[in-house]
Amino acid sequence: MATTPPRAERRTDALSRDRIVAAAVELLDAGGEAALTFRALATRLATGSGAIYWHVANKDELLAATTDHVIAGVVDLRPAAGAPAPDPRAAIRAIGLGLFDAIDAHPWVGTQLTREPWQRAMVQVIEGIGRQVWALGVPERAQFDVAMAIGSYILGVAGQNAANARRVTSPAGRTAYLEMVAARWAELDPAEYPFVRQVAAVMPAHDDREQFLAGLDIFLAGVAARH
Amino acid sequence: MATTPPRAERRTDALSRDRIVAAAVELLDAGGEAALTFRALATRLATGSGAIYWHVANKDELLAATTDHVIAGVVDLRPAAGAPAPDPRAAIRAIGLGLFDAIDAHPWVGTQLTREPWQRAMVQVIEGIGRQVWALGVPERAQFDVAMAIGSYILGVAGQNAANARRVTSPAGRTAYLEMVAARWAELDPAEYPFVRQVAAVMPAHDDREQFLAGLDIFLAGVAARH
DNA sequence: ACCTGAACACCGTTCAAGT
DNA sequence: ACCTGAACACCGTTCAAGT
Repeated sequence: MATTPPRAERRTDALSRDRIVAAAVELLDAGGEAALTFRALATRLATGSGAIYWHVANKDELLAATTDHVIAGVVDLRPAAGAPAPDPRAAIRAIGLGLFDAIDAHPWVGTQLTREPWQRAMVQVIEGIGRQVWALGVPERAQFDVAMAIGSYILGVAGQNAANARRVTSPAGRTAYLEMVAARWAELDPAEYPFVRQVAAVMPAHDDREQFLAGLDIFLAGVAARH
Repeated sequence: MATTPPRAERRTDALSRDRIVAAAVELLDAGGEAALTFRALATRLATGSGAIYWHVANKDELLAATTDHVIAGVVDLRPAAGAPAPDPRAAIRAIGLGLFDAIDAHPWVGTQLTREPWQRAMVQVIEGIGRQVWALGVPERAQFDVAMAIGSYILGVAGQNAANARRVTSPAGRTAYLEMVAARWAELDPAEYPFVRQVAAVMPAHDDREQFLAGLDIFLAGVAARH
């Protein structure tokens, strides 16, 4: 006698970890960290809030999963097979810019990246950079330090830029905000803040992306000088 | 014999912003971000939760104030009057190590630093570093970029290290945790994670502080090479 | 002015009960 | 197995009422 097969068919709109993560990313993009609640998520997925816990352990895991989802779409660990990158420095700049732009588009990622240690997203960043550090000819015992340093720099800028991106959305709003900050800097005590006061004049005009790249280039120059 | 006060639980001091911030730092140090609630704070200060709002606008402002309080104790903006630092590189290392140690001791600071853009704490870091960048002889138009880059690196390491420090408290626990992470790395797909797999062997033995300094030195070498 | 603490409008998470 | 949604134990914040 034939055994009755288990009910393999599912509702086309069945809940899944992937659908939950995708919906969570949409909520985070639309309204920031505060907009991601299990109730809002359940409403958007037309289910009960408890159902989400069948696919995801808790909110921390959900946030880690959304972060990994965004980063995985940026750091491509499967480059053109065999052929090594022609220019490791250009490859590192590309990874950095990809992460910068991704975190600018999804500011909540900037904070999430430093919540869980050795998170999957962080490992992907280190892998992507580490290969290029390898290609740069850095001696083996220094490779870990160099890759971590570049990764930390990128995540540091990302976190700071995310704070800015959360605060202002339009380019006009950005200019107005930076001018307000610069005006505040210009009023600081000259004895205590000589450098910041001087920098206040050029700060509103600076381009975050250019500044990020400038710092990355300094770093790469240091790697070239020391190894 | 003196009579005891009628209400023993009543606090003797008046509430103040400073006392609130100090108590908040204690709660954060003892139990992390989750331990800081207005109810817990009110209990510790022997007052009602609403009283805190007379001195502090909301929780975001309170968190910014606690972060500023810790950072202000680390970055000294009033060095020996007149005499410039004999070695700007050593001064930058000292600032970096001071921040590294402070954030290791108060891990919650690591995340808070990237929540508010151009926060007072961030401005203090930029000022402390910027003066030394000045002393290094970096041309004026590059000074802002260089100071921001070093600051971003320091805050990036801080955030990552804070995540680690939150996770493990004892040195033994740290070793066990790193070995667990390294074992997970060693099991990654060799085609997708060749670098991380190779690095897994040396990762558990690395010293976070040394690695931080190594990265900072690469950065300083880059500044020397380019300016 | 400064403080009190109950009340309000939320949370994340659990779990008996359903399919 | 997967889902529902009420219930629980919390939150941050407000505000009429007190000193």
